[in-house]
Formats: sequence, structure tokens, C-alpha cells
Amino acid sequence: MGRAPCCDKTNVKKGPWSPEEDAALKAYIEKNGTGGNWIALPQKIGLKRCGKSCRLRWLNYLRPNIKHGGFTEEEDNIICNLYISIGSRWSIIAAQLPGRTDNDIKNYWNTRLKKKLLGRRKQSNFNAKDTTNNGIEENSYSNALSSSALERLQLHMQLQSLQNPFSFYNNPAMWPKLHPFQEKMMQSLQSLNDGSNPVMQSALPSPHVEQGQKDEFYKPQQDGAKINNNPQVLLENIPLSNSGVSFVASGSNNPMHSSLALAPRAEAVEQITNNVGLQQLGALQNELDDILNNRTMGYVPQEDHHMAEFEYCFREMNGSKDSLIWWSNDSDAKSASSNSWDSSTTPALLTQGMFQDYELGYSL
DNA sequence: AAGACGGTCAACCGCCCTAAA
DNA sequence: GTTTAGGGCGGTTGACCGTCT
Repeated sequence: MGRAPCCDKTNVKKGPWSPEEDAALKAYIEKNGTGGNWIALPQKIGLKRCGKSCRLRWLNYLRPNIKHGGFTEEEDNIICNLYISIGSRWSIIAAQLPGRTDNDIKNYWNTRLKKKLLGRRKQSNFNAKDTTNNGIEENSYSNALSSSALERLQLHMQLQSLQNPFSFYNNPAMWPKLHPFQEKMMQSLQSLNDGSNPVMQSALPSPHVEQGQKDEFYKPQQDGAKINNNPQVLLENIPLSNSGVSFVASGSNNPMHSSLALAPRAEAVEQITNNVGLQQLGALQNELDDILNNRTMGYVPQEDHHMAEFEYCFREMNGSKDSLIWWSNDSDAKSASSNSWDSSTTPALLTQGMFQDYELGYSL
């Protein structure tokens, strides 16, 4: 038995909003607010619309300071970086872009940004193939893309392990049973690792972690205690001297520096650079910037399975859903998202959204 | 000129989470 | 502790429009 609909579906208007409806909704909300009940709102105004539809119309179109279209390069960068970091959490991404709505960003990503990035990738693969003539032809750019996707997965995992010792990657006890694909992926990554891949050496959990350090990281689960969802507490709880790699929050509000918004301590820098992780991360960042800065670059269509593969890797990467801790307390961000028009709720939502996955991990 | 095709984006759907009853 | 209803969110749909053939 499904749940009851929120309104009488047979008696509500659907489809595009008329200027009259817009005016009525806007005037009412500006004068009276929502009254904390969207479902009851259309009746009060006399609109034959579902309450959810009113909410959406207000949040995505009618509320003040909404920007449509004309995404800047900086916004492109932010969206891409965040998508790589946290996946399709559009509301969180929107929270970092004042005046943008999650719906807008989602549409923009799906219709333009994704194609721009992936189109450029294929072109670069073409070029690589054209210029390599060493007999061992990279039999297809399918392979090239595969290794690239794998590399991005590795980079992502590296990033995760560096930035958050609590991540799934660093905590086998938290690992859920893997999907067969994930099992396969992990096996191939580990075979790549075989002592020769510095990225994976640090990205995959090491059996040589010092006991004290391991205990410290694992303690929340061993104790059966729920991890504190407060990112600040999380940061504070990370051992700073003996963890091998440690970070301090920089307070930057620019997700461009998300990598980035965490400043490595001096002792960690050497280890990280030895592991090549940051160098490759930098290369990825440069490539991303390069792609985004070539805004006139034409889109080269590509075969669906390539697109699917790349997307799937992103999905798999985001499957763990543990994310970067770069959120700042800057109140600017509060005015941006579709949920932030009620600014009092935003920080809680952000924190909640970001860290509920840790909760999930510990409850497995 | 007209139909096919593809891109864009507003809007809807359905699921999940949470607070209140 | 359970149920219910509203809010929030990501995924998907479909109308519209411009371009191509």
C-alpha cells in the first residue's frame, strides 16, 4: 500500500505556470510567508496547484536573487570539483553558488558541463592515438579511457584517504559487502597496486598501519558509539602528530580549493609528494581547469558505453559517499541553496547531508 | 517548406527523512 | 514505539525551440 498523495491529483493543475499564478504565489509569500505548510498554501491563495509544486516554483524561480543561465568559469570549476568530490548532491553544490538552484545546476551539468568534460576527454584520446605510432597501438581509446577512469578512481580514493582518515577506504571494518562490480574493481586495483603503484599503496588500506593509530581511528566503531557528525569535531578528533598525514582546516569558503581547503602540515607534505598523490591530483586539477577554460572547445560526441563507463566510475567513487571536509561556516553560503531561503536550517542540512554517510558506515 | 533530430530547462514523480501526533 | 504528513532531494519527463536534412 502506497502512501496517500499530498493533494487531490485530479483537482490540481499541472504544467507550466501562468504569470497570474506566479504573481499570486509571489505576492502571498512575500506578504505572509509560507506559514510553514506548503501543502495548505495553494488553498489559502486559491491556486489549483499541488503544494509541492508551489514550493518548487518559489524555490527555483520566484524567490529573490535567483540567477538563471550565464554560468561563469568559476562556477563551472566549482560544480566540477564538487561533483567529483561528492557526486550528484545538487543541493549541497547549490549551497556554494549564491543565487543558483539545485535544479539549475543539475540541468546545467547534465546538458552541458558533463558533455564538455567528456567530449574533451575523447578528443584528447584521439590526439594521443594519432601521435603514438609505436607498434603497440593503444588498441582503442576505450582502453585509454578505461585507464583514465581507473586513474580518476584512484585519485579520488587517494584524496579520500588523505583528507579523511575516517573514510571507508581507510577503515576496512566499515566496509559494506561490495557489489560484484565493486569487488572486481577492488581486485583489479589491488593487482595494480602490487607494490608498484604508489597511488594505490596509499589509497588502499594498508595492513601495516601502526596499531595505535589504527585503534584510534577505529575506536568509534569498536565502542559501538555513534560518530559525532559535527565536522569540526571530526577534524579535532583527528590525531595531528602521529597519523602520518594530517590536515588543518583552512577556513576557505572556496570549493575550488577543496582539495585544497585542507592545508597539509609540513610533515605530511613530504610523504604525500613521495606518494605522487598530490602531483597526480594537481594534474587532474590542471586538466579540469584546462578543459573548463577552453569554453569554445567544440563538443565531440562519444560512444555511449564510454560515457556510461565514466559515469559509472563516478558513481562507484561516490558510492562510499564519504566526502571532503571543506565546509566553512561562512554565512555567505547560507543564502544560496534551494533550501537556504530559510537560512536558519542550512548549516544543519549541510552537516547532516555531508556526514550522515559516516553514520551509515558505523551502523552497518 | 517541412519533418526529423537534438538540446535545454521547467516541472513532475517518487522515495527518503524527520518531526509531530 | 508506531503512524502519519510535510519537506527535501535526485532522477526523469516532456514541451519547446533551434538546427539539420
